[in-house]
Amino acid sequence: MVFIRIVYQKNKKNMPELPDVEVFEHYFNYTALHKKVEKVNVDDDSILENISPRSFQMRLKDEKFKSTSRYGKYLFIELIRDEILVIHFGMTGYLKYYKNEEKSPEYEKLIFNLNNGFKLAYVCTRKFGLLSLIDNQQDFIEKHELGPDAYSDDLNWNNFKKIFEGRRGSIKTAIMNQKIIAGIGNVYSDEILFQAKIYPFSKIDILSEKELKEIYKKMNWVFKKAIEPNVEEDKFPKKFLLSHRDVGAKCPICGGTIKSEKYSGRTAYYCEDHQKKK
DNA sequence: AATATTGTTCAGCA
DNA sequence: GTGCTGAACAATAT
Repeated sequence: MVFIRIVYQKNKKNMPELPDVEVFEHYFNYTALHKKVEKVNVDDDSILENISPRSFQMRLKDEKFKSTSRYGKYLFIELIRDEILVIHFGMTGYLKYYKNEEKSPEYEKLIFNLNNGFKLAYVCTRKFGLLSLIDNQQDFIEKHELGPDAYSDDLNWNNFKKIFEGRRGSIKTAIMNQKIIAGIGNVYSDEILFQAKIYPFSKIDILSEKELKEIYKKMNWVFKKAIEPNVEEDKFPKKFLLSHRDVGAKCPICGGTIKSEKYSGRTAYYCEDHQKKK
């Protein structure tokens, strides 16, 4: 058996959005999946949602990780005794699997001690992430009113188009809204619109069907190209905006200049030359 | 030392 | 009710 190791490279500009969570899922599957939990250390209880550290530890003890799935920016891990572990990575969260004798990572908040001499740590410098135990994944998605997952076979072009019918806001705000479509954050919304050559604050109702379709196509392309190299930035396509997300940087598509604009506390980066205001 | 950073949630407004 | 905007929140790096 070949042991495939997926190393998640934590890089500054890469916040945990859909592609990152997808890679966390792969990482989890190659490391902790099917292992038994001997003990859980909760080193910071503020990342637990709706459950006490004590109860979390008791319910996880002697559990086994059965299967995983991702929806939007959430990772779901099914346990053998019917409960589901939910993980959200906030803006700085990630997973680290390492041998017992190795040093725990800095800002580690919670550790699963496994029965094979390894540990799986949930690391989160800023405490925006969360872990919880739930009974039903569908109920969780409905409770959080999440829109369709952005990178799923169910979201075909027709469904995508319907999501935006009758909406008035700007396109960037809409695709970042988890209730409209789940999985896209600030960085990847910029990336998708950059590739689709659309000005981020274009109002949805002025976009043509052709432009919307371009957004749909580029969205899938961007996710594919980010996930394939395990979101390692230096293996991204050369024309990705992600490594050039700085004011005054040179646009990797047209050679134009990268600008930024603040909107509702978020900073959008775009190329003023090939993402023209309409 | 002040500022920028993020996803989610929620109050307030049209 | 509905959809949208903007602010608050936490904690850190720079």
